[in-house]
Parts: sequence; C-alpha cells; structure tokens
Amino acid sequence: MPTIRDIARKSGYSVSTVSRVLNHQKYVSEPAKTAIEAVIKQLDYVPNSLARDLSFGQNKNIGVVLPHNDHPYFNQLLNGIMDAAFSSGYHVVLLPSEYNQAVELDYLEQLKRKNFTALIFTSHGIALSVLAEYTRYGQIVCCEDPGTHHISAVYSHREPAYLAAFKYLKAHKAQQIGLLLSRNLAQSPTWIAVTNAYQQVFNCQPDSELMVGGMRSFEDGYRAAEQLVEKQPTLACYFTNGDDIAAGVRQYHLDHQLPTPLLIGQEKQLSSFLLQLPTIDHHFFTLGQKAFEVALSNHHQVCRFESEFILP
Amino acid sequence: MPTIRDIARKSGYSVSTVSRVLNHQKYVSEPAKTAIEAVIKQLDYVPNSLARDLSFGQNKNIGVVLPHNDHPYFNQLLNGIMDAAFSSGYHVVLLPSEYNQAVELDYLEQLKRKNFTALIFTSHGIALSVLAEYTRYGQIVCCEDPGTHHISAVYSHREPAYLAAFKYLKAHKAQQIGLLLSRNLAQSPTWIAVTNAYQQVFNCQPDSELMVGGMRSFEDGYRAAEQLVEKQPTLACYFTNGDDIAAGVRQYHLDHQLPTPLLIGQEKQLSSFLLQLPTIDHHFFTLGQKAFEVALSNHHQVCRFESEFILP
DNA sequence: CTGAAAGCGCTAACAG
DNA sequence: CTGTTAGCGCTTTCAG
Repeated sequence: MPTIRDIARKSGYSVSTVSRVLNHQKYVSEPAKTAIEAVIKQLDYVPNSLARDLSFGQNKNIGVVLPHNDHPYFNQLLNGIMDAAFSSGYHVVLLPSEYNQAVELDYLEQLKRKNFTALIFTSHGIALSVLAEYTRYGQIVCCEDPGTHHISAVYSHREPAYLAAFKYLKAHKAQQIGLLLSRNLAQSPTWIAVTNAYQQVFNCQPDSELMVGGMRSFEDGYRAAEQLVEKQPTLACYFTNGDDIAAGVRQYHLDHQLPTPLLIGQEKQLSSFLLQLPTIDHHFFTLGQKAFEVALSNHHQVCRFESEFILP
Repeated sequence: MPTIRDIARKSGYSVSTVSRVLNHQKYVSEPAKTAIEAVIKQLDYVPNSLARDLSFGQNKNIGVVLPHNDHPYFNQLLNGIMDAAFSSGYHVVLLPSEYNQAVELDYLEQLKRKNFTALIFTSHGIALSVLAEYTRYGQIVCCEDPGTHHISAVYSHREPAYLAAFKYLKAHKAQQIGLLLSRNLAQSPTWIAVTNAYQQVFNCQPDSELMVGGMRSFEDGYRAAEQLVEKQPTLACYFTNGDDIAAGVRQYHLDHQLPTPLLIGQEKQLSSFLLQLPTIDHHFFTLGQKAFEVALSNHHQVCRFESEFILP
C-alpha cells in the first residue's frame, strides 16, 4: 500500500501539499493539483483511516447500545439513527447488551478509549448516574427522561397518549384490561407511566394478574392471550406495547372462536393500519434521527417529543 | 487524558515496560508490574484505541452490508454475526445499502482505507467480480454461491428443500400456487432456485401472474394475497419467503371468509410453529456465525449449509 | 528483565 | 502557494 509519502516523492511535491489536495483545501496551484492527482490515480492510493483518526483524535463511529433487536421500538429507533448517520458519513456500531450492566460498563470504557465518538443508549440496565460520570469522555445520549441527571436525552413523553388510550377504553366500556408490556422490570419507566395513566383513568391499580411483560412479537402476543384467557375467560380488552403484539392477541381470539377483543397497539406499525386498531405513535424514527444529531453535538441537551394516540 | 508516556514518567519505568504490562506480556518483574499498575489506576489511564489500531495496522471492526433490516433473513443472519463478533471482541458496523451499487462500492473503498478489517455482504447489487477485485484489501465474505468467482462464501443450499416443498404441495393436490418472493429482480439467485425447483416438480414454468416480489413482512403477505385473489379467486395455495408472510396471507383469507389456504413458510420463525405451517429452515443464525468466522480467517473458503424442509 | 528509538500514516502549525 | 517538522499514542525490534 502506498502512503502519502510515496505520493509526495513520486509527484515531486511535499506531503503537506499532497495532504492539501487530499482534503480539498485551498492554496494549491492547478499544476500541483493535477500532477498529484495523477500520481494518486496511478499508484491506486487511498488515505489510511486509522492514521487519519489518530491524528484527528477521534473516529467516525457512534456506538448504539441496545438490549436486543427484535422489538419495533429498537428497530425504528435504530433506523432513525442509521438514517441520520448515513447522511453525515458516520458509522453505526451495534452494541448488544441484554441489559447486562457489566457489558454496558465495558462499552462506556470503550468510549473512554476513543473507540467511539459518542454513545447512544436506547435503553440501559446500568444506573443513569454512571452514564453521567462518563460524559466527560464523549457525548452520551439516553432515550428516556434523564430526570435530574446531567445526561443528554431524546425521548417521547408518553403519559398523555397513555391517558388518551385508557380514556378511549373506558369510553368503550372496557371492564377488565389485559396489559401487555415490554420489560419485566416493574421499575421500568414505561411500566410506571402506564400504571400511572391507568390509575388516573380508573381510580385504581391495574390487576397484576392481567399484566404480562417481555412482549416482543406477534407470537408473544398470541401466547399471552392464551395465558390470560385461561385465567380470565371473559377478558375482552387489551392494551399492548406493539401493533404486532395486538395482532397476535387478535389471532388467538380468532383461532379460538372468541369474539374479537378491543385492542390498542403501539408503534404505529402497518398491522394497526390493516387491522384498523387504535395505536400510539411514539415517533421512534424521528427520535432516532434526533438522538444521532444530539450525539454529534457537543453540548448537553434534552429533547422531548410528544407521543400521539391515533384512532384508526 | 494521560498517555502511556505519563505512566512511564510517573512510575519511573520506560514506555516499553508499561506497554508490556498493558498487554500482559511476560518478562516484567513483579515490582515493576505492581508499581506501574498503581500509577495506571491513580491516573485513571486507559490506552487509546486509535493509536493502538494505527500501530497494529487494523482495527476490530467488521462491516456488514445489508440492503435493509426488516426481513428475518437479515435479522437472523445479523444476529448470528453479532453473536460471534461479540465473543471475539469485535465490533459490527452496520452498512445499509438498499442494493445501491455506488454505496456498495464506497464500502469496498472504505475497506481499502482500513476502516474495517473485513466485510460481509449479506446480499449485494454490485457484481461479484467487483467484490473479488477488492479481496486484496481485506477478507470479503458473501452469502451466496460464489460460482467461479474467487470470493469466500457462506451460504445455504436451497434447491433440495425447495424441491421437497413443491413435492409436498403437489402431493396435496395444489393446482395453482402463489409465489411470494423477496427481491424484485428476476435474476436473484433465490428467484432462480425457486423457479428451477418448480419446473422440476411440475414440468412447467410458474405462472408469472401469480408471482409477487419484495415480500418482507406480515403486512406484505396480507396485501399480496389480496392482490392475487383478485386475479385468481380460486387461489388456495402459496409458497412464501417467510413464515410471517405466510401468516399475513392466512390472515387475509380468514378476514375474507375464504378457506384457509395451503401454505409454506420460510425461516422457521415462531409463527410457523404456532400456525402449524410447513416451513424451510435455512439456518441463518448459524450461517451468520460462520460468516463471521470466515471473515476473520485469512484464507479463501466456501462453506455450504443445507436448507431443510420442515413439516409441522 | 528493561529502555532507547524507530516507526505506523496522516495532519497542522510555522516558516518561507 | 509550498515545504519542514513536530506531533497523535502505542508497539516493537534491538541492544543492553
């Protein structure tokens, strides 16, 4: 592989002049430029990114930590991030975590080693206070309300949409509501927001017997319905964390000659459109794009988007 | 940020000795090691990856080119790659292509610039001969039969499973078969393999009126069924490129009071299990793991796996 | 077991 | 407009 020095030597110019034409800088004479470009082409030269990155002090990678990739939340967020990254010539490095704190800490250490320019946590097992400590080594963005922690964040404000959804269910005379949610941690922000909204609308805590966590797909929804109907044969209403999950529930009811239940999806996937379900749009794609933008900026900032309850 | 020099100075040892303890090499006295580690801890030092990579001549990133990420083929393959990469301390860089040849060429150029150690093409728009030219700059792995091209490959041999599937349909007295496939290019290897198998079993070309490409999801299947049934109201059998797609077709039939059609899925997703559909397992996760392994190896190799037709 | 010194390939003052 | 030179921070011979 030829180096910039080879180009300099062979073209009769210095490395700095070569560097200038490489980076399309001003102050290069036409003849110099022409001669150097000819040699570059002739020697099939391309600059070495590793050297460039070292010299510049950072590379063009941004790490995206995500627990897994089979829920639309992560997919849509990731797509938004990739879209923005692609436009800016940055690379997205996928960092799987499974919510493992040791793994997440290791990613933070890698940020410190300058393996990435910035880190986006789509979700996390580790404490926000730990993330905050590492912001000195590079921009860190999380995708939830950071509260009092000094961390940049891009997230959607869900409560109002949840409230609207439960009001809708109440207006439709829902008696018992199956709650199909994401993480199994009762402490997750989503879980809390949902139960709060439920509380406000129905003036009571949701029945924990009717709550199921860990929902990711059509199949999960199918199984959860099976499980809940066994406990509560008259169950006819579900609040779910994804349109596909809702579709799975519906399928279970269809397959077992039960009346189609009242359903609410989330993520505004195509299935809610096809099946004419109410859904909640958290704008994850947009969120992802914004998260990337914040990741590249140097100052602390918090952006909140509003979730939307959408009728079919 | 302290550098290795700071550690050397403060500990009273030389940079090379510090480097040795950093890399757990032999030939370091106990006292030296202890003293140096103390200073490292005290100064909160971590080595800079950019410098390390330049010195070593390569980084620990492998690029994965994929057209999009909403088909299980790519998801499962990617999961396999990530699983293997994670175990070896490598990073996976996501490279979206949309089958755009200019974009793919740019990724190859980035390989040349040493932005990645290796490149895996899960699919590609660019010619295999072009990929072959770039193998001189780093390992390149493709996920299909490379034919006579000198490119490492990891792929599944699909024809026998396709044959078995069509024989199954024939045995079940299928008259007309809707063919729901992936890419719209009639030239794609999959498309060719499917029509070949069809040809062998039925002694005729599949009806192009009943072929639809670009299938990625449940919804796509739903829509395709709608479209095909319009053309051919008696259509009662579908060969699909994914279990979810098959599930979508089934849903359409259910929603329109049509008898449940004879279906064949692919990818062995959970939906085929739940809906008791025959499916084809191409072992994509395993393929992904192997593709990564080959990407790290230095010699040319081609690994073929066998797809399996699976009855419910 | 330890250290000096020469790179890795590029960028960016700074002096002409 | 062009060239010299000093880094960026680490690894790795090669002598001690």
